[in-house]
Amino acid sequence: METAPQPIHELEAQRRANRDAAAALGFLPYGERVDGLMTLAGARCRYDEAADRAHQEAAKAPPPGFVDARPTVKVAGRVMLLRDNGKLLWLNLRDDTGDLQTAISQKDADEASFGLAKTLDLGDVIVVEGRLMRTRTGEITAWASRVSMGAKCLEQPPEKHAGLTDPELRYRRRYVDLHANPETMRAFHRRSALVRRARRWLDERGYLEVETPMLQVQAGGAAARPFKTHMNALDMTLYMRIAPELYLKRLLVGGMRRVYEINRNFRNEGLDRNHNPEFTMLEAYEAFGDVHTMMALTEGLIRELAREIAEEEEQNPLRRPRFTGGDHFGKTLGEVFDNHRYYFDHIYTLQDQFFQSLPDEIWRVLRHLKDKNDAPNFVLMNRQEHKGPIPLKIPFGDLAIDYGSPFVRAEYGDLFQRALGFPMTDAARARAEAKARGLKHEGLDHWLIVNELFEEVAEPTVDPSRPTFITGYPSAISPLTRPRPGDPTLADRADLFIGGMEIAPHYTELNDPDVQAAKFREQLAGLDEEENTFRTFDEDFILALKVGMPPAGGMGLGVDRLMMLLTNQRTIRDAVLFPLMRPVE
RNA sequence: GAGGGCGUAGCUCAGCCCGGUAGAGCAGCGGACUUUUAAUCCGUUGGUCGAGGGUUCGAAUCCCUCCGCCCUCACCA
Repeated sequence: METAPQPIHELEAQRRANRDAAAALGFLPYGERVDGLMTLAGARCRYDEAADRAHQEAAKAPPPGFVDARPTVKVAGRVMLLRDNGKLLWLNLRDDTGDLQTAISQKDADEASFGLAKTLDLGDVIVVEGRLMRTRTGEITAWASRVSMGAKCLEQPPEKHAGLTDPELRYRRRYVDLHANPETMRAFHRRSALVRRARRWLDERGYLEVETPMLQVQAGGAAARPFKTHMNALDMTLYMRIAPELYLKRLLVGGMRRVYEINRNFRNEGLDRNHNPEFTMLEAYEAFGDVHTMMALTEGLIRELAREIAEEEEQNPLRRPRFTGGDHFGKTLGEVFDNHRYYFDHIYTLQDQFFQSLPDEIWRVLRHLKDKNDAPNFVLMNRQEHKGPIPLKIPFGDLAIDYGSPFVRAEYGDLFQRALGFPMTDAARARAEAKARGLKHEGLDHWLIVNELFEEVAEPTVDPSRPTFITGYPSAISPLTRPRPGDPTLADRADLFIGGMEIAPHYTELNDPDVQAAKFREQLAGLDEEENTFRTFDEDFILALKVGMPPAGGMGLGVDRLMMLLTNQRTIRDAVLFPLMRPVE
């Protein structure tokens, strides 16, 4: 369907006129390939104080044969602020590493560049080449010699102080949110860094990253309602996966000892601050491990990720001062800095306060490297050895969550007894209690009633600021978990709760094909008609178990929720780049 | 699914209680300015008040329906 041409808004018309003006000066309004660009943060850190001072002295009384040694930079960024002083324009550029001020002077820029500068609008993406200097007020500035277009912006950007605050617009137009609100950019950079760290953590421990089907003939491995779709070629119904579990276990049967997958699951359920219909899950399985192996793995991983975050905070004793300058030779620098007790990791944005507080020792090494290569563009940080208990608290809303202390372990049955005042095996009292509290109980199995009570009464007694493993779930509600040898009513399953959210279940996996088949049948027997349409007996999985799956531990970590916790976002929509929204019109 | 709140200029918001033809800041437009940084100074444009209906001489404002978003609760292995 052809969209009727909309009348062009006055503000857009003015920008189109400015675009034409730029084109008339010979510029491509939508730019072209540019080599040798550096990031704004990378450019900023190349500022050379001595060269700048020498240049200033020379301006008063030029010594014979003076050579301007101020570094030249070539950068690209979006114009966030623009102050036009007539013959001198000040622009604040932004990219995803930070901001950099640029000055375009009629005297020092070429004529076309200055002409172009006069056509610029807020929001335009431009390329600037110039010398690095510091202004009277101390701002590091790229003093332009040449300017060209990256991309004309035909839309009015958000207000310059308040930014884009309307949550609906932030989610619907994330591309505006990302450049208008640096905090958003920072949160998603962090998410990326944390996922990268998680992968490395698992890789270092011998886990193999795999990809298993997202389109499945039957949606197994969890009990959620799936999204249904149709495949034309084979004229068959397919389901978007609700969990990768049954495929990852098939890989254990195949002989992979340690596997993990970080990928999307889809659940056709409600959406709220903790649920998006598609969400990222990290599932890991380890042959010859059990629930305890996996709990240790998760605890170690989450603590490491928390440390990553905490180290960015200046107040934390674990913080690593960091500075930028040369992403392409990071490894070499890593070696150099390891020898100097400094630890090289990923690329981080330069922070002024860190930069200025760097010890001389680092500066010496930096200067040395700078002599060897004129274009440093790396990020470094030092990791101080820390003795004693790790103070590692990360804010989440009103809470300060303690990731440094050992995670709490609490038995499901003990929590139940403490909160309810009677043992969970007491069926009569459980039913009476559920009825008294107005909970679902009619026609429910004893263990389902117990779980209703548990979630209502016992779960809230867990301290949300202390990550807690709840262990020993009833076997009846854990169909893929091995029952405890000493007490088959309980399963070797542990759910990790942080900040009141369920973050990750852990299991000693059920690998007896007969017991598994019986549990499937039992589960299917209790289904209503609607559920029966998408929940079926997975024959092939049982067949796989009959080939022999080694004993194993497994876990599934909700990545989005973990990101919420570590980046202090109260809703999953702030942890996901493009959360699902109802379409407008 | 239930309850509550919100929707006014490109953006951030006032006006709504108590009805009288629409306001501010930023941005935009014209002008001045070569060290500004929320630049400043002078002048100025801009709105189907989410959509539809009702009450009224008259509705951004009161009432109803619908749409979108947010919050709380419910549902959710």
